[in-house]
Amino acid sequence: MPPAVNAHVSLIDSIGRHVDLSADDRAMLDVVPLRAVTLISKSEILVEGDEPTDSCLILSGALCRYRILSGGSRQILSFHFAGDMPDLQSLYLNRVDHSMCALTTARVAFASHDALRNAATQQPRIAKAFATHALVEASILREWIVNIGRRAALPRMAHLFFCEFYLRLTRLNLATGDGMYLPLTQADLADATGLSAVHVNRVLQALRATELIESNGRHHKIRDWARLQLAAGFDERYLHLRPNSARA
Amino acid sequence: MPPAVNAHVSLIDSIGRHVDLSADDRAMLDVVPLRAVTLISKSEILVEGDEPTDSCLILSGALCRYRILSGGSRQILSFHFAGDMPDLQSLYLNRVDHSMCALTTARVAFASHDALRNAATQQPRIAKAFATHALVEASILREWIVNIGRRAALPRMAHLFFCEFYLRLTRLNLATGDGMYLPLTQADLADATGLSAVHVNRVLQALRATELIESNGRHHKIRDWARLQLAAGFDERYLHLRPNSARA
DNA sequence: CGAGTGTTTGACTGTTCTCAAATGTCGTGG
DNA sequence: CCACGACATTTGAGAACAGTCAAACACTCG
Repeated sequence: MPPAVNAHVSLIDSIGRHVDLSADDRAMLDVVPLRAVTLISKSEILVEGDEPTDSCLILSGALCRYRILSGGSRQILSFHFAGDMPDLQSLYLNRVDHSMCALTTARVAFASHDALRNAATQQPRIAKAFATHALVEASILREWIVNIGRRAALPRMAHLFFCEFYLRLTRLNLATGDGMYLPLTQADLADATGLSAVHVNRVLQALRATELIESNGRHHKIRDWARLQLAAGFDERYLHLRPNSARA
Repeated sequence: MPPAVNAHVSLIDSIGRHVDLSADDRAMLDVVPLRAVTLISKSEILVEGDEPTDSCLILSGALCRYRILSGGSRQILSFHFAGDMPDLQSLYLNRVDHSMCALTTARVAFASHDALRNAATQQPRIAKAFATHALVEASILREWIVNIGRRAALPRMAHLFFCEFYLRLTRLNLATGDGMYLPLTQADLADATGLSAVHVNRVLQALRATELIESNGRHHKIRDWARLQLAAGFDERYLHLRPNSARA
C-alpha cells in the first residue's frame, strides 16, 4: 500500500469536491508534499489556542471537532471521515478556537499551509475551491444550529445521525447500500446534538421501535428512508452534494 | 449624501476586515459597480431556493438570515449590521439554503457576482479575503452551536445578545461606550437562541435583576462587563476581531 | 477472567414550553 | 388630541420534555 499516491488522489478529490479543477490545478496539488501519520483513537490533533502550520487530510478513520466549556461539558461541532479535510480553517486563521481529536485509529496526511496557500495564489480555481469548501462547511453548521435550536430530540437525532451521516458517507463511498458503520458512542452523539447521553439512548430506542432504523453495535441500517426524512424534516440541499466526480 | 463613494469605502473596509489589502486590491474593488437600494423593514432579500446574481453590502440598518421549519417555527442563523456583507455565500454556492430579511429599514448596495468573482480571480489577496470571511463566519456559527447546544438559558442570552453583539457593534463603530441600540424584538432573540419568547423575557428580567445589564426600549447598556462575560462563559477569540484598520 | 468502557433502566427533578390573558407602547387617522 | 389597532412585553399556571443520579447489565480486549 503506497500511501503517497493514494493520498494525492484523495487530496485532489477533496479539494475538488465542490469545484471542477483543471489539469494545471491538479498538477499543482500533485506536488504538494504530504506527510502521513497514524493517530491512535482519542489523540488530539488540535487544541484550542494552537497555531498549526499544517492542514490535514483524512485517509482513514474519523475525527471530530469540539469545544469544552468551563463546566466540563463538551459540544461537538463537526464530524469528519476519510476523504475530508477538516482543518482548512487554520490555513487563513492562525489561531484555532476549538479542539480536534480522533474518534478511531486514523490515518491522516499533513500538508503545510505554505504549500497550500501557494497553490491557491498560483491557481485562482484552487482559491475558489478553498472558499467554497468553507462556505459548504458554514452551510452545514447552519443546519446544525437549526437542528439543535428548533427540533425536538427525536427529529434532531434522526436528522444528524441518520440522514446527514448517511448521505455524507454515501458520497464518500463509505456506506454500503442502506447500511453504514459509525464509530460513535451514544455519549458522542449526545455531545453533538446537545442532548444528554441517557436521552440519546431513549431516543435511539424510539427510532428502532418505530422501525425507522436498525442498529447492532455500530452498524446502522436505514429501514425506511422516506419516513426517516419526513420524521427528521430533512432536506439535503444544505449539504451541497454533487455527484461523485473524481471516481468516474 | 453621495452613497456611491461611501459605499465603496465600506466595501473595501468589509472585504479587508480580516486581510490586509494592497493598493491594487483596493483599486480593483473601487471600480466594482454598486447599486444602492433601500429596503423596508421585514422585506425579504433572499428566499430559500433563490439563485441570486448579486451579493449585498449593508450601508445602514440590520438584516438577519433564518430558516423556517415545516412546523412554522423559525431559527435565526445570523445577524448583520452596517458594514457587513451578509451574502458572500451565494458568490460560489448558487442556490441559497436559507432566507434573509431586513430587521429595520435598511440601505444596502448590491454588487454583481461576476464583478466580485473577477476581482478574486485577478487579485489573490481578494480571494483570500473571501475565504477568510467565510472562515470567520463559520467560526461564529460554531460558537452559536456551542451556545445553543450546551449553555443554559441565561448564559446563552448573555453570550449572544450582550457579549457578541456588543463587541461586533463596537468593531463596526455602532456602539457608544457601554451602550448599544439593537433593533430586535424578544421574539427575534428567541428565534436566535432556540428559546421561547416567554422564556427570553424572563431571562432578560433576571439579567436586569442581577445588574448585569440595563435596558430601556431597544437601547441596552452593559453594567458590568467582567461579570457579564463570566456569567456567559464568553471568550471573544471566536470573533477573530482585528483592530479597526481602515479608519485610522 | 477481570478491567474498562459503553449501553440500558428506573426514579426523580427541573428547566423550559405552551397557552392565555393583561399590560404597555407606538403610530395613524378620525 | 384622543381612540384605535397593531405589535411587543409581561405575568401566571400547568404540562412536558429532557436532565441528573445511580445502579445494573452487556461487550470487548488483553
